[in-house]
Amino acid sequence: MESVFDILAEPNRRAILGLLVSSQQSVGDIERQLQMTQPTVSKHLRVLREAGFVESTVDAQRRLYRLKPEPFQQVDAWLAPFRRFWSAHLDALERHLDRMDNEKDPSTPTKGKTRKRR
Amino acid sequence: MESVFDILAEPNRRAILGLLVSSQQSVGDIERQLQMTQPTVSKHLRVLREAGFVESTVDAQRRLYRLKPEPFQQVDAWLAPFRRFWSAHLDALERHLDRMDNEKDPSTPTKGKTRKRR
DNA sequence: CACGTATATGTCTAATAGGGTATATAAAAA
DNA sequence: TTTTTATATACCCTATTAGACATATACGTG
Repeated sequence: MESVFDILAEPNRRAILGLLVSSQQSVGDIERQLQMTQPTVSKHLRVLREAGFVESTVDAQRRLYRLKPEPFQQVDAWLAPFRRFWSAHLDALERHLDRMDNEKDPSTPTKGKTRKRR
Repeated sequence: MESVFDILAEPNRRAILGLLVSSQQSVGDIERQLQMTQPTVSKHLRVLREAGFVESTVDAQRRLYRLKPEPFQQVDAWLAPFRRFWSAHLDALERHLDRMDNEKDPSTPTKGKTRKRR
């Protein structure tokens, strides 16, 4: 259970994170919404907490869990080099689509950038 | 081994992907650079191929492996909602830093946006 | 054809993780 | 103080997975 990816590999954990993105939740809240047993929720929360994905505060008997940003940023950082790679692919796709457009209407010059970029 | 995250959970597989981001590589190339046994490399490549992370072409006895973009885009898409969340946190951090600046020089009005956005 | 090279696959094993049930802890409510 | 509510943890069991080693397959070369 080293990397952030190990943590995210577990579907229930991803589900929990998905819940927490809207607002903080107690263990019981999560338990009900995801239909998991309470010990299972607690265990996953423990893993998430130790990996820095979530933190908790005490509210009487409840613990309120909320997201922490760092590990997500790690994933994003890991993705960066590949993002460069795949946007190259998207550009190729665009050029391909442009070419198809031009084949339908050959009068249009192939000056590029006819499609809008994101 | 359902989701893209299961695939990425394995460190050797991430290493392989890291190699392939620069250019395509044969199994032997990967084996040498990562110091893994050949069967191990082949098995991980199989997993990666079946998950759509890589594809291969035949070059005599060699197989050349290269990246495919789709699964990376999936990860990026999964990250999107959380990205909104963590950029909110970055904004909060910025506000905090601005406030610290202002405490050093209280004459500066707290009109915000004194730091440049990315 | 025999041999070397490159890759894939099969088998076995050890390690690990996740779920279930029971139980411990702690705080609120009666 | 007893009981109830909320959460954490311990223990056991099972399934999955990665790696090592052996072997199969396929192509090229002498």
